[in-house]
Amino acid sequence: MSAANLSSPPSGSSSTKSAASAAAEPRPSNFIRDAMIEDLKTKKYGDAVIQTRFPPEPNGYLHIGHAKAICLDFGLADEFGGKTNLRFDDTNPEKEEQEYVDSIMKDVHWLGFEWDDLCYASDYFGQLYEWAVKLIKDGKAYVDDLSAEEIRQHRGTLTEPGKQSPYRSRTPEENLDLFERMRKGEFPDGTRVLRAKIDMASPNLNMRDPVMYRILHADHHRTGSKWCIYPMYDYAHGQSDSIERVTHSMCTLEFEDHRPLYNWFVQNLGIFPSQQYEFDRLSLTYTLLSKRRLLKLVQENLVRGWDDPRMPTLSGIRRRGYTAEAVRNFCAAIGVSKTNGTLELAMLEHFVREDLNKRAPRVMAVLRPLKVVIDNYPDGQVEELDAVNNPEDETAGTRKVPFSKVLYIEQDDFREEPPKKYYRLSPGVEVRLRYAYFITAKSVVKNEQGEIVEVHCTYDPATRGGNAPDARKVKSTIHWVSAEHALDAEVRLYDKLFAKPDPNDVEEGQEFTANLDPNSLETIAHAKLEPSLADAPVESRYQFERLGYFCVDPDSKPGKPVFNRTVALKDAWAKIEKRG
RNA sequence: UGGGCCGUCGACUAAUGGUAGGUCAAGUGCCUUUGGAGCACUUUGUCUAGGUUCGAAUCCUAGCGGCCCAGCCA
Repeated sequence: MSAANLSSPPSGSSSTKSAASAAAEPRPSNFIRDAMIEDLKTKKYGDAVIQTRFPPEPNGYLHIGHAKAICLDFGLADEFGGKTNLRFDDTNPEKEEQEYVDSIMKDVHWLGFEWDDLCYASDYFGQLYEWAVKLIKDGKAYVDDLSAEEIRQHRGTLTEPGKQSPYRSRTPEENLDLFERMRKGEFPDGTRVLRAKIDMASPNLNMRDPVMYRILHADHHRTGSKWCIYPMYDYAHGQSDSIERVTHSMCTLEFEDHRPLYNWFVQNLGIFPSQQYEFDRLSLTYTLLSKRRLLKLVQENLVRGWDDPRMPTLSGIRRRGYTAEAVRNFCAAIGVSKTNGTLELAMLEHFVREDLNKRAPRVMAVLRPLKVVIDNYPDGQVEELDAVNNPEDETAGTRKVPFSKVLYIEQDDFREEPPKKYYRLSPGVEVRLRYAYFITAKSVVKNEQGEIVEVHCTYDPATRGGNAPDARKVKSTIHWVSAEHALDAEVRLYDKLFAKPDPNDVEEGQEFTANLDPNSLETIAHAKLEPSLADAPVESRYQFERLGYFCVDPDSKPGKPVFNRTVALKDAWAKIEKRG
């Protein structure tokens, strides 16, 4: 492969490894791709292919921020014919669980990626231990008896250098003995650590003799009780990369300060020189992407679980109805850089609409029913009218929709006193019922509270199907459902989980939970759906015409489907109305 | 205030010393049996000040602003 070819990647990938690669489009340049092109050109790693890895810690569910990392790790490697491992960074047994491992694998697959090797940092515990022994023998690591608190005090501050531990000058023999006994479980948690001997005066705090191993008498989800000492991230991550011969190790910006340490271990161990590259973490308005905070929402039952459709987790947005392709397109479009910024949620929603617009069958559903009686329509008559399934996709075909004398329309679609620019049904106004007839509102029936409970209309039999033989026009088309044939359904309308663009923007003393939007979920118990939806399978997606995209929730029961609103359609009228 | 990183339309991101472009958002119009979709058009940007250069978003200097780092978390 020549450098010239590399500089303009093909628009489609020849690899069939990932579903995601099939839809690949020309991507804008970014600094990591540039580095790969350069490294291939200069044969930095000889003839080795690009090797990346996606390294989640199994201590929570993956979210949309991880999707960006996944698309980068897998996408970039795939683009250059390279490989990507899924590696669980499981060095902290106290926080990690098999449930998270399972969910992560499921989510990566759902996104459309297939890893080459499935790896665990815990698979390397033995090798890591041997390397620690080597560093001790080389006089580059020592066992420290200081307490956590004392270590902290010795570390110094941002502006003052640290002080050396009194245990820093132990001999390799003594360190070897102590480290061995740490491993054997002779010491309680927290009594000793193994530290790298680097520089207590470094302006980079990560280089001030960082802890490599701590004692933790805890069962590990994979290694059980085999170990009671566990490596720290900094001592495990780079070496794991090295073992897997990762060429380009991508991580987020906050690890920039760790790179010198990453390189220190590589150099002093003399192992495969993986190179770390840091990119900007994804931030989205009205969204929290912190595992700690998402965990809190779950644990305190502020949401229904990790897969609550309001959660930014991949399981949440999947349940909400987002498609993997939409998420991938989004990730490709937002690019990657070293700038810390916040993307507008609207950007994500755009890609969801764009994808669903192409694939979601159209269907009619009335969320807030208002009864309409067609006075001049024959009692008891039912017509089966033709409706097209997807105007964006001719192959989607047509279906029959029953029409009768009594219908439901949306309450929003009738106004007794229409405001300016309101084109929908109102007294004396003629509109089109989609795929049916032109109707004209004649009168209303109100209850004791003065609310409109029924609208009486007449229809023009000559407009069957929705066209007038005299070519007269109507200003609007509204959707409807035949009352007698309607399917009763629960519909869950989701909105942003948080009321503020920055959920962390709180008053003194308040927590981010104060910004939770109490209206983020509105449940409609009895929406009226066209009968074709009776057997819609879980996770199937539809466009409810003029309303938005909806998908079938797993809570659905036979005869009583539950639909989630994925995202509303863009609403020009709402905009006009809001402006006044 | 020590160190690291970063400043381009409202948001995100290109331009790799040579025309500041794309996407989202916003607005206008066209079209429409979804006030959807689509199409067309429009508005708005190189943090500041110096310097180098025929030419600077890009290189240099100095400011200013933002983010990250003092876990035996990752």
